[in-house]
Amino acid sequence: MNIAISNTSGTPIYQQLFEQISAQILKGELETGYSLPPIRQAATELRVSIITVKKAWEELERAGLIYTVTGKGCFIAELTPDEILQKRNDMILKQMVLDTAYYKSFGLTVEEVFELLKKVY
Amino acid sequence: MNIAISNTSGTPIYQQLFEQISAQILKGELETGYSLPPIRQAATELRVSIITVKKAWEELERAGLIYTVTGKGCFIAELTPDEILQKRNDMILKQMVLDTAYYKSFGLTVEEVFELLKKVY
DNA sequence: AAATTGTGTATAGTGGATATACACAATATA
DNA sequence: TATATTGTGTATATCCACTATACACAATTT
Repeated sequence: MNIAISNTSGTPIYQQLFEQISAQILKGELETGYSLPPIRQAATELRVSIITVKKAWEELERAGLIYTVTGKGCFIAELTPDEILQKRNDMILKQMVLDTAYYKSFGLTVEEVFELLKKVY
Repeated sequence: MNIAISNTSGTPIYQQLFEQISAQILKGELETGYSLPPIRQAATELRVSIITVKKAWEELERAGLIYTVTGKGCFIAELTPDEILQKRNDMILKQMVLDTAYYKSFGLTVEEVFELLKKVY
């Protein structure tokens, strides 16, 4: 559980949890089959509500990144490297469509976006 | 007033107004010195509250894109082409820092971002 | 003086996010 | 079997951003 919660970012806590754990899973930092902490324990550690943790876990399951077994716990989904790459790109692309809509609305060409991107990446 | 308001996007209305008008100004679609509609008229046309329009106009003024004169109205700021380009890049870069933070958290290299970007742009 | 426009304030409804608490279901373990 | 652990579901409540209506005030124009 290496999570950093920001109370000033405006991003809901449950989404912060979802994004950070997603990234960790898709970067292979959490072993497949390994279990996530119980929601109660996670809630206590992170000092947030159980509902908040539950919401994040639900999103992770909906994304196919974990699976839950009532009475046992939540476990990292067993994914092949190809599946991991696929899911990672899907998540990035989904967000990128929204991001680029903003750039396009200002009339930027893809070349201009590349130029600006180099400065901040 | 060529504005499209979405009630399902999750983006606050005042921000949608701000972004769309910002884009129009920075794309040169609104002549400098030309006046924006009075907030009451805009609110009626767009079927939103005066407060919502006011909020958007305030953000536009804070961004230096318009200036207001009590009793007269709100007018497009008179900017040089260089200033327009500068402000446009500032706005894009500000957003891009947030966008790329997300990409980075998934471990993507700048080359991978370019590859995915080409697909959606 | 009247109309127009921007500013400010008061009041209120709605919904999302968050939190606490409790009951129930499934699993593991002694 | 009994107990503990864990996930699920529900009820209740608080907080805050967003949005809306309404009214009073200030500055400008006509």
